[in-house]
Amino acid sequence: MHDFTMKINEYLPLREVVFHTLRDAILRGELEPGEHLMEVQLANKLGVSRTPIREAIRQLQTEGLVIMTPRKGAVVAEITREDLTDVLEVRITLEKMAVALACENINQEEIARLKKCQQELENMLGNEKLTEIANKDEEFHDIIYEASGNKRLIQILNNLREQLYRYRIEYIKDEQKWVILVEEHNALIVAIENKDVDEAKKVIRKHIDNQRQTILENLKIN
Amino acid sequence: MHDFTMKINEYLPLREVVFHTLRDAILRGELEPGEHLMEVQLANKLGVSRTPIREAIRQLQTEGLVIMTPRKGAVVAEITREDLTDVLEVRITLEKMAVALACENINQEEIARLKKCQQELENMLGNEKLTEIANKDEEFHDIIYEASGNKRLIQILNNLREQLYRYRIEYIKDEQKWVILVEEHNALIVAIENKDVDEAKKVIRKHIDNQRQTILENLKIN
DNA sequence: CTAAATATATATGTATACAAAATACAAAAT
DNA sequence: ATTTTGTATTTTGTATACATATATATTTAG
Repeated sequence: MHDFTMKINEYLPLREVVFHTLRDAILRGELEPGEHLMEVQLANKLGVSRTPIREAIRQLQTEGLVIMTPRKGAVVAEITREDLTDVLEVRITLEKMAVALACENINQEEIARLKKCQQELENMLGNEKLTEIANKDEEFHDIIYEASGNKRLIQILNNLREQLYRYRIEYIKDEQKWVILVEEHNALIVAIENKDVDEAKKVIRKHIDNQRQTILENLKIN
Repeated sequence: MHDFTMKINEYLPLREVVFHTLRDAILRGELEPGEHLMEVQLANKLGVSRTPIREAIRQLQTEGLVIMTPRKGAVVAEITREDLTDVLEVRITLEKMAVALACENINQEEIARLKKCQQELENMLGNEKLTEIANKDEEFHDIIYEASGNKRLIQILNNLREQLYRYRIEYIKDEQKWVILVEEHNALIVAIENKDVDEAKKVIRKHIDNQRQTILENLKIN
């Protein structure tokens, strides 16, 4: 029998399409920090009306990617060193919370997924494009988020990651750091499997700290 | 000479006005969880067009107060016991982070504000309306947030508080708990002034835990 | 030549119109 | 009686028009 549920829900509101288009453009740097987002111009460029553009821009605002001023419009958010430090500081705190909860709540199926993901990540190093590796690394952390069981925590962590999206490649670029990354992930798996909360927190703190250092080093902003 | 800067920036976009109106209506319970928000109906009721209504509803969505489904519309979010537990859990983590940072970064002026605020709070107990007391209590915590110096942390904590707004009166109602509240606040001031991070974390955890217990007790939801 | 003033253009804010999908409901079929 | 199907109505999605504020260019006063 055929699967009729397959093509269901293929619909995406234009505002969503526009949102993702603009978001990607910002993260790729095609729309530069400080650049003015003009509704009519974008509408013409994307072949839609102003309405979905406006709604997409508002969504971008809540993600922190653009700054809106009433009657002046929206500009691509400048990310300052201070902003990034703040975000990363909060992220460390919440990642520690996530692994602590994961130690308590993770099940066998999730542990298996974690190991499988880690194995795939190791196999990709040197063979795949950096973005693919970065995606796999994010997947690894996603599994831990999910295992925490706290939906609000997951939501906030996903949003924080969004802010760092522009820099996620940077810390994968350096091949010398791959071995450290792999080691830290493995240490994390062991700690979580043993329900060793303190160890897990220690490892994740180190892990994110490394990323922080790399991101801040590669930052060409004030 | 007259103050011409006074009436400057009096302008609020309609979407902001509508947003606050709808938000209050939800928090007051006039718009009940599960209730469908219909654009034309709200537009007629508030005497504006659909455009600002739509934009306000989207803002409410990002605050977690409504749930939107494409082509179906928006409903007031049901707050489940699980949601609340999740929010409060995250809040404890972030409040601990806030007091820890406050211990490091707070200055004399802020400590003075904290003490003044606490004094005002004590004077209000029994004399003022509960909402006024709740406001003053929020002000107390706001000073600590600010003293942390982490803007992202402040933003997230403010957003989490938003979610709990409906219940903030509950834990002020019980007069027997006032003495505990005052004690905890004072203990917090001492700990922060002494830069005693561990003690401050301990106190704030207890403080929020008490609120959590009261909120969950008073909860009439699943 | 500079700076204030004014006119012009451009952008956002808001309202409205039209299209398409979802829902409600009644009639028909089983 | 229950399900199905067709139709009317409601509702959201998107486009567009108009009003008003802001930015830009131009003119004019000093």
